Amino acid sequence: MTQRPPDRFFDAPADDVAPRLLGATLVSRMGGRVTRGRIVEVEAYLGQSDPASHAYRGRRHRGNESLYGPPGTWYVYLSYGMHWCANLVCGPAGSGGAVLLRAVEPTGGLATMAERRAGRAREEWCNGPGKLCAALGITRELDGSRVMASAVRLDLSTARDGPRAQGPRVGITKAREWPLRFWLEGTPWRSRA
DNA sequence: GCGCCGATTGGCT
DNA sequence: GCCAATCGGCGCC
Repeated sequence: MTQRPPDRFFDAPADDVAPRLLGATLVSRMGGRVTRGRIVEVEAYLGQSDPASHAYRGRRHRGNESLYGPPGTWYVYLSYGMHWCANLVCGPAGSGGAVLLRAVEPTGGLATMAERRAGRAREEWCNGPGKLCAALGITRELDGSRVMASAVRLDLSTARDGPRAQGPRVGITKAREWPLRFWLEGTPWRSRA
């Protein structure tokens, strides 16, 4: 059974929501198959005021319409023309803030994930934003839907107050040094970068 | 209209 | 460690 986040959970700014998502479980029904992953690494993007955010250049950048949807909306975009990346829109509404999912620990539907990530070691299934979307079957079809009414839901009952760490974001050129990347301390499942 | 670059990944030097 | 793959937005001609 999936435990809903409190109604206003995503109304807070992305840098406040991001650490609270650590440990929560994603339950995906994409492609008609159930897969699960526990969130171990995320990054906050602050919206219009953040030079690295897709909201920084305004509303029509990179097909980012859903970034301006209500908090709790999925924003899924195509990176480098081949990999999907999944974000959850945060508050305040209309700010363009969001949390990027960077790595999850595979916890369910392992046979399906193994198929989708054929030939790769289990540690490589979900340890990157594009990789976890591939393993969970996430594509643009999810973009714009509300998280708790969508094919990929969130179970906060596994979130914990365990040791968390925080550091610079990766893979970007602007505002790279802002300490908006969060992960579960000691997890072997986080991304390489 | 054209060329460049990105919140990435995987294969090869 | 380096680099190609691949595509849409943006800047500039």
